[in-house]
Amino acid sequence: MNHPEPQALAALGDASEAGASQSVKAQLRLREMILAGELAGGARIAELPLVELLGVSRTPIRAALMRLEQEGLLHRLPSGGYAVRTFSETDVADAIELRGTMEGLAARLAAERGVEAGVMAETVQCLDEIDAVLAPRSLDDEGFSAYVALNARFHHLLSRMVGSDVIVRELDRVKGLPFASPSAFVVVQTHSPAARDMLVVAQDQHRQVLDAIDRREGARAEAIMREHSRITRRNLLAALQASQGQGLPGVQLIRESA
Amino acid sequence: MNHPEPQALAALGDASEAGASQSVKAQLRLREMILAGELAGGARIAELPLVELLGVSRTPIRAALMRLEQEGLLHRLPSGGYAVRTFSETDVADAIELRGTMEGLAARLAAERGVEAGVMAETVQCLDEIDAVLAPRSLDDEGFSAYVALNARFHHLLSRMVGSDVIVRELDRVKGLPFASPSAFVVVQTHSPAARDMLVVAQDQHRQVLDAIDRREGARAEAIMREHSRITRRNLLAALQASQGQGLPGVQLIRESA
DNA sequence: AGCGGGATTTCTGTATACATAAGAAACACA
DNA sequence: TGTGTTTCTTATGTATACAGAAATCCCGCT
Repeated sequence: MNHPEPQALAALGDASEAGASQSVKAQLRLREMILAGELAGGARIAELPLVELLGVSRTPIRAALMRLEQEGLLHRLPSGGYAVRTFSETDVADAIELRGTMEGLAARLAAERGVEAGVMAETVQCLDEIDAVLAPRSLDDEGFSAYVALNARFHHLLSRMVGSDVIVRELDRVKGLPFASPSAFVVVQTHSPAARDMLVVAQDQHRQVLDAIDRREGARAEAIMREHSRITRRNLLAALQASQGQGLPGVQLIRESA
Repeated sequence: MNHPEPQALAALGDASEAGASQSVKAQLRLREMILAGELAGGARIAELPLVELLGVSRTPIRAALMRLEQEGLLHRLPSGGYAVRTFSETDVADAIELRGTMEGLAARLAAERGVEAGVMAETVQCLDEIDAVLAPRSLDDEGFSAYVALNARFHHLLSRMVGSDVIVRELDRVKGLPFASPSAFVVVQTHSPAARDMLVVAQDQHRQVLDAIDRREGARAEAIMREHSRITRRNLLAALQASQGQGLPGVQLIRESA
């Protein structure tokens, strides 16, 4: 950077990955702020305030805003500039349905074409680790965190099974849509006895889809992944109706209107 | 712009939409150049040469490159900068399959939820216009162009039937992937007697999917759209095997390796 | 008091300057 | 002659300056 100032990066929470570029830092911090509700849904985002807030110049901020627009968290205003995007419940449900459909496609293609041995081995190990996490009768926060990480890993491996960069790329993109991630709303009902049971059901679907892929049963694999995504949908409805997800990142982006 | 110079925009072909911003102009022109093969597949894209080539400064060029990366035509190099992306035949086939799957989802959701009357009326009119285009026994270039435009309109209307911005947005994105567009490869076999027949088949599928949506037959609507996308796949294979598509925009981005 | 118009302020889009890091080329050495 | 090293060029990332365009605000008018 031009100025030798160590800089007002103290404003950055923990998102300040040391080696990252200013653009990436700004992107991470902005996403964090949006999901945390520090920037109200629908509100216009001006660049200048972000300059002093993030301690970087307009150029990397501009880049970060463009990326966040592509990511779906912002939308361009007709007059220029960006605003925080809001989502109807239908939008969220559709995003989840879309993710399920695409994962169904991935599972079917993997079944039809066969899976490279290395990826398959990784996946089996991933599922074994999930089993280990679910072994105790009840889960603490740490257990849920571990599940979330392993679950994300499984879903990523599933897209990799197809061996197509296009599939991985587009699926990753849809999973980046707010709430459409496979692990979205997993933590909603933590500490409830039903919470672990839901994960057990999900894990069984993981096992079954892998079995279907292994047996080259494409239609079955596809159907399982579609149904699997509906767990996320159920969790979503539970989170919204009970207003339990107050602390959940991004809930305030869901607007009431249909 | 800062400089009052009317500028070296003469270099721009016809892509110079008068009112467009410099960023958009650069984006259009760059996409054109990539698809026309003026920038070799895999080649690194430097910004400075583009400054004098496009007659705009680095800032809008940078914005255009970022957008084209999100669009899927470029990929970031680990060391920074961009390179023209190349696609395997599998990538292209997968992109088409993905598009068909997503359009199948859109058709199913439209059938399940019902379609707003205005959109439905527009769609019917669109199909009527396609019928009119296909009426003559053989089609000239103008007829094919008209079909391509109307076909794109139909597919856009199909995504709008769901009434979900998320679906429209993501589907538009996938259709932006090279070769995945519904009209990709339509023109391959122009002037061949079989060319019109293929469009007739496609138009019949258009009619049938609309009928299925109207009757609330979701599964049927979905199946038709999936099969419909396979026409594009067939055209792709024909274009590649016969090397007929020499003039087609973007073919040189398809690399030989699996 | 409500509304329209003009001035002012602020914002975005664009151009450009600078610094660091990557890449290339030239050179020395084995 | 091939390879390792050093220097130099060039490209990218970032900061900043400037101009046109919104948006806002204030004032005058009805």
